[in-house]
Amino acid sequence: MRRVTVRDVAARAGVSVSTVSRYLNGSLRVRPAVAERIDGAVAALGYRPHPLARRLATNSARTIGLLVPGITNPFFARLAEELETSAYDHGGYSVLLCDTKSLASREREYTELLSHGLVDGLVYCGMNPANEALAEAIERGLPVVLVDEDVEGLPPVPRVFVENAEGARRATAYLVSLGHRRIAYVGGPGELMTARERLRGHREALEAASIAFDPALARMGPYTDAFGFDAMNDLWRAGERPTAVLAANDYQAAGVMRAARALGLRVPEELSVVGFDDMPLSRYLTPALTTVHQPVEEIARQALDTLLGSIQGRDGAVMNRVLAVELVVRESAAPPASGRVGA
Amino acid sequence: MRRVTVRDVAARAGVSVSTVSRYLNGSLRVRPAVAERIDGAVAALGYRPHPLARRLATNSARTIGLLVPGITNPFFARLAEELETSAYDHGGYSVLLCDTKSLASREREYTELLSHGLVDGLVYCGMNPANEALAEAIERGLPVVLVDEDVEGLPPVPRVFVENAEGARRATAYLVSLGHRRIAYVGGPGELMTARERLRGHREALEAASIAFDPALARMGPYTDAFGFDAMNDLWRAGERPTAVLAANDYQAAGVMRAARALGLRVPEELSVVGFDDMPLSRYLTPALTTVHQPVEEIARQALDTLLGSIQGRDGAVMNRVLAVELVVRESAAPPASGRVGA
DNA sequence: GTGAAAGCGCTAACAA
DNA sequence: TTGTTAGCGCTTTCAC
Repeated sequence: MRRVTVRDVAARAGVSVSTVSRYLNGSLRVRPAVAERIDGAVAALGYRPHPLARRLATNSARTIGLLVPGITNPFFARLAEELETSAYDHGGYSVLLCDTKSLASREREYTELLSHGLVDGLVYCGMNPANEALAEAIERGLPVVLVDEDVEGLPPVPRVFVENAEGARRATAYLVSLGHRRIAYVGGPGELMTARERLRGHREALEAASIAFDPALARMGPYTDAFGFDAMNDLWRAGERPTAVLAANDYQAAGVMRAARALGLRVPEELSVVGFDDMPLSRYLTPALTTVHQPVEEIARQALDTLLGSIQGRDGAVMNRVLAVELVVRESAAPPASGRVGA
Repeated sequence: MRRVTVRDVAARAGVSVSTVSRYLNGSLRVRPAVAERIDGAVAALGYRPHPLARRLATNSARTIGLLVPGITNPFFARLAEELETSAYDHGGYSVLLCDTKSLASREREYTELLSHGLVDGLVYCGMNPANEALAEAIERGLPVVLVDEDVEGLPPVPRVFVENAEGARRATAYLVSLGHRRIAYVGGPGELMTARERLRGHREALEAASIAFDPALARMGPYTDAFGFDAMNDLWRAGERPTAVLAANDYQAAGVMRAARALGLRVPEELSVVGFDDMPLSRYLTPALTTVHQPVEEIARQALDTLLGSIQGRDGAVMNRVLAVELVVRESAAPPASGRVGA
């Protein structure tokens, strides 16, 4: 069963292929009789334009790439969902999913693959500080927007981040306002900008409260439940007894809570815990996790707008968008058990 | 900056385009001198084949579509991750993500879009019992494999399901073995095969234990936390006091637990709760949820194998694979408070 | 082994 | 308006 092409439609409608093409693309008003004949032929033959052929001819893939460290991370899943919806609504763009498993090698390979016509643009959420292929791709003209995490050594490229430092600042300030002074910090890996920024915010908030930052109360590592668990146990074993801990990620916070429970600590009565990201998970924890909310929809919208802007050659994209975060107070933080702490 | 094409490479290497093409695709051994010249030209020019052009010429998109009701559902996120990995490893296939938001309209539109050459095959996870466009697409020859949920009125097409009934059977039998006899059931919407099958398994297990199925103890609705919450409250308000509830989905189970807590019921001491799916969530609930595990990796692997099989024209795909599930016992179920129940 | 040329199915520049 | 025709960049017969 051969494929039905414009040619067949044209033949049946008794017009030329270009007329069919233009009529179907709406770039032409034909007279009613012709229109009717074309419509008839299309229906009779069951004609459908071949997307690949169209894309090759127009030099537009009508697809954007979404590169993420892991689609099972709810943050990226939400981002994917929102992006996909927006893309679909903005002229029927499709989304090619690239899951790198946080591997630098995959990030490179995918960037390579995408950068030669497969997609019209790329929303890039890296988990590694560098990507040579990305720099090249951007130089060659691939529209790219960086989301969430920074990449070094790139030509100027629009970025959409959130107020990482401010989020940690607020979370810490909140803990301070509750009366905590021994606040432990479980943070992300130092190579990541988000991790560094959140740490910075934490330290600034401590400073503002005239509390000295104590390195012995801080642990840095991967954004995982397991690391949070280990970090908390480690803290305790080392004789560091914070009354509160701020985790730079909800998975880590969940791990901290799990460890606290294992250590016989009641949350929030004996230990306050605050997270970061506001994953769905945080609502299901007991007690429900107080955490810093990321405006995922907004991130997705801004990223897509910016990307579509540069794809369509619209210039003057805002280069750095920094979106506001919000502290969501739930149940995992309370005043320290020992009552107020002396100055 | 014009794009570098095979032509440019051929010219620079002093050979014809067909030689370059064949050499690059490995379908030809050229003599060393020529090979070297071509390699040199490719490197010097920074040539990269245009994927779309190649796809048009070979009539193969090297992409598979993944249609899911929602990528934020961890089950589908996991499926996407596994599928993407397998596809990437199996000859560098990419995956086009289609999130339908459980909308029948989106399912149709996406099917339409994909079925005309955009992808070589489709992994279809529908949430609606019918899809005309899908039937047509299959008829026209699009390789499709149905996963998780069935669709009616389709030509013969391979399916990968799990033992839904058996899972519910085991969960119920487990509850019975603990001593429960008043077991409520919170199930999925009746249009879905998974929902019907799970209910069937539940009923069969009750029957096997000589317990009459009591419709007053059952509630059917969407696979959401909110519905679980409402169903549990409703059950209680109606004066139905089960000692255990089996939910057909972990979200629902989470909602049931939330409602139980709100009603002042301790889980599992006063109410046992068992879920279905084994989402990551279930591990974070307090108490950790006993639930039926779905073998996601296995599902993804089977689906991809089957799909790639039909894409490559390999015939004789197994039409119906039914994968085994497993009851994961955690902490949310225990013997009923009232001790043993008379026969 | 290598080259010329004809597509893949569509769009768009140019002519009529 | 409509038709003719030359691409988009690649693969692949078919001859040499």
